[in-house]
Amino acid sequence: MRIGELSERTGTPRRLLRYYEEQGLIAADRCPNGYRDYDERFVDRVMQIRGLLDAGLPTRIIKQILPCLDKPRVIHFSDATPEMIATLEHERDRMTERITCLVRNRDAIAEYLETVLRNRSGVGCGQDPPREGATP
Amino acid sequence: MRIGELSERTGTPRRLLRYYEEQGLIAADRCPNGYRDYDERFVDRVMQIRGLLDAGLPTRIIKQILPCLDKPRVIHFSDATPEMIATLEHERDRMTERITCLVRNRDAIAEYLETVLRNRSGVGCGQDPPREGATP
DNA sequence: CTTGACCTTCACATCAATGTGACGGTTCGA
DNA sequence: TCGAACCGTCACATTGATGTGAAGGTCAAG
Repeated sequence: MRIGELSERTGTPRRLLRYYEEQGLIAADRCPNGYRDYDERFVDRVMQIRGLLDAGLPTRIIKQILPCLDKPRVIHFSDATPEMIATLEHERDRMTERITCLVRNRDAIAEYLETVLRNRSGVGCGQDPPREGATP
Repeated sequence: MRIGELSERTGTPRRLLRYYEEQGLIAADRCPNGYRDYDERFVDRVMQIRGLLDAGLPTRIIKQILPCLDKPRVIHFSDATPEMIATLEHERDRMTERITCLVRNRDAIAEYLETVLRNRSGVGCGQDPPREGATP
């Protein structure tokens, strides 16, 4: 498929698909006329990239870890340099931190929402913290 | 405490503490001489802000949701406008998406690392996927 | 053959989060 | 009273992910 279709199917501006290529995240091959030519796998690939970007990883890092995440788990031991291992471990730990932080804050938001929504209709708009067992 | 101490205790450049204030995320009061004066609670506050930023939330959103996350759960119903509720629900869902994406990718990295590290010493540097039960 | 919808590259603009430095005031100990 | 180590504001630079538009090639349909 060409860039327009990939753009539609992934909800990603063409500009960014070219940018990801420029950053070495994806490598499309070219039709004789110079147009980029993507195959099906790029749909998932791009979604994954977007997810990682949205999760806060920079393209520099994504480029490094993407090959390790490929589906047919082929271990390229040539990639497994000590630096690479260190990078991966570091990134894994950072992601774990991020996850716990996100979970904690999301749960706080969810809890807040529940409280607010529960008291929404029925109880007047007071300032009080929620009182269990009131208004029987 | 003054900005320098807060900076040290949170590992955050002074510049950024001032930036967060400018963005309305924290509000320090001032000593007679104009210096910012922070109390203990700002340490946690700043850490939380950094965590949220690192998790990919923009200051604009953090500013909105921070008041809902305060420890003594005081519900300010005046803040609970329909738009606010919608924002919070939206953000909660985005965070959930981010979390699942992060978890998936972190687990992939972890799995890769395990595989590589398990085969690291003992088996020669082949290209093969890991074979269970080999080298008895 | 022309038109419109694609595609290309190039380049400059923007936005948020940060870095950096200039310039000046405050506090405190030697 | 001087200098070091703080603090303040202001303002410009940078970086990464994007937006946007210009100038031009390709191709299928009318």
